[in-house]
Amino acid sequence: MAQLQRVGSGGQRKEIILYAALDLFTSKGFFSTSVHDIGRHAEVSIGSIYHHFKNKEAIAKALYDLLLGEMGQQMNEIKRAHKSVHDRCRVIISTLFDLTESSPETMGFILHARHREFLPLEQPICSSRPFELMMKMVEEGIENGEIIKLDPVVVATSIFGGPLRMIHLMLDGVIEGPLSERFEDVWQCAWEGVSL
Amino acid sequence: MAQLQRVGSGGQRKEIILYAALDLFTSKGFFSTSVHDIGRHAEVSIGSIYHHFKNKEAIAKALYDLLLGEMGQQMNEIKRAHKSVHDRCRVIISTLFDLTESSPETMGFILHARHREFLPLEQPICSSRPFELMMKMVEEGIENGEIIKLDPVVVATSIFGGPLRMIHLMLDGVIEGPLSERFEDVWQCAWEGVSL
DNA sequence: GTCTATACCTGGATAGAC
DNA sequence: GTCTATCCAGGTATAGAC
Repeated sequence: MAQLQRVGSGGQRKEIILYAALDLFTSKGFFSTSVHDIGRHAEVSIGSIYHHFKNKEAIAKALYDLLLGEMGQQMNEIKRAHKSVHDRCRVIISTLFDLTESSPETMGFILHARHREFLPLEQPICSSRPFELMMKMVEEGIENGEIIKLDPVVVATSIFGGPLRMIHLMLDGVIEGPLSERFEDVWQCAWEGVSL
Repeated sequence: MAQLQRVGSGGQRKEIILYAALDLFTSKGFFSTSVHDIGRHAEVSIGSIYHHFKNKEAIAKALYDLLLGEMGQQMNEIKRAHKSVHDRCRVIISTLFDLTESSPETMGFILHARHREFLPLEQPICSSRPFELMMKMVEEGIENGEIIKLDPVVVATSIFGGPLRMIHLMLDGVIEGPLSERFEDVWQCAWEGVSL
């Protein structure tokens, strides 16, 4: 994040604005963040912001696309690197845990930004590429007999629901200690429920 | 909801306002709902609203307390009616599924109202009575050997995480059909992961 | 591309009659 | 307790100089 602010060309003002917005959106919330706030935090004038983005909503949208795109890429890599559905899901969850700890703002924004409230036109996150990828994996696992033969939606929620809830608790400050400590147990419970 | 609007004494203006707010908050979101909107929707003047509530936030807070209180009561009843942790958790989830279908606004408000954004002073939902009750149950189950011996937080998220995610998908319109159809499978997966 | 200054308006909240 | 009328702050977005 910080390393994006290298001076020089001044070409990446857009990124600076974006990451300032991310900070504020996740700490104060979208509606309690004014464009003036973003300008101050990014040390950029309002005029500049409106030069790069049509309006406040467009900032959120750009952020959303950026973050979800990155996540999608990561999941593709995971898919390439691992063959069994077991390993893929396991690594995905582990990666999500890591992301939550290394960049809670990112995770928070993606997860409970309440997209539908300030991105009304946006499909819910579940129609996004990462979500589709997860579903695809689960379906594969059902076909090849690795996973219990049930409605894929049920299976997917069973595998990822527990870990995601854990992440929520973490972001809300309900849990202390590092997530990674609990990873093995969480994964155990999640997988036990759907494996054959 | 509608039946609360019986005329006569005019004593329950407060409830009328509350449920009008609930409708709007869940459909348009807290920040996109103006107090004027609430007044129109409840067919009540602004002055009247401000007579009953200190400010807009107080409306949300009152709603939150009301709804969570009701839910807490329901869970207490479940606890009285069922003895094994297995049955208690099962019935709780089933009840949550029913509530989601009979009153999605209520469920939506409680679940992803993003309390922290418009109720900044409010503890996250996880510090609420219903959540505490769930944790208590899980702990009991661990003690009496009904449930796998792990960190109670891990167990709780494993049991309720999947079902809750399912409810989210439902509220976001990702799933069609009734939740109740999927209940048995969802429950199966959730319990399988933590039972001994 | 970036800045400052400003127009404009929505919406939260109050005053005061009834 | 309920209403109407009004005030006023804050915030989005634009204009126009540099």
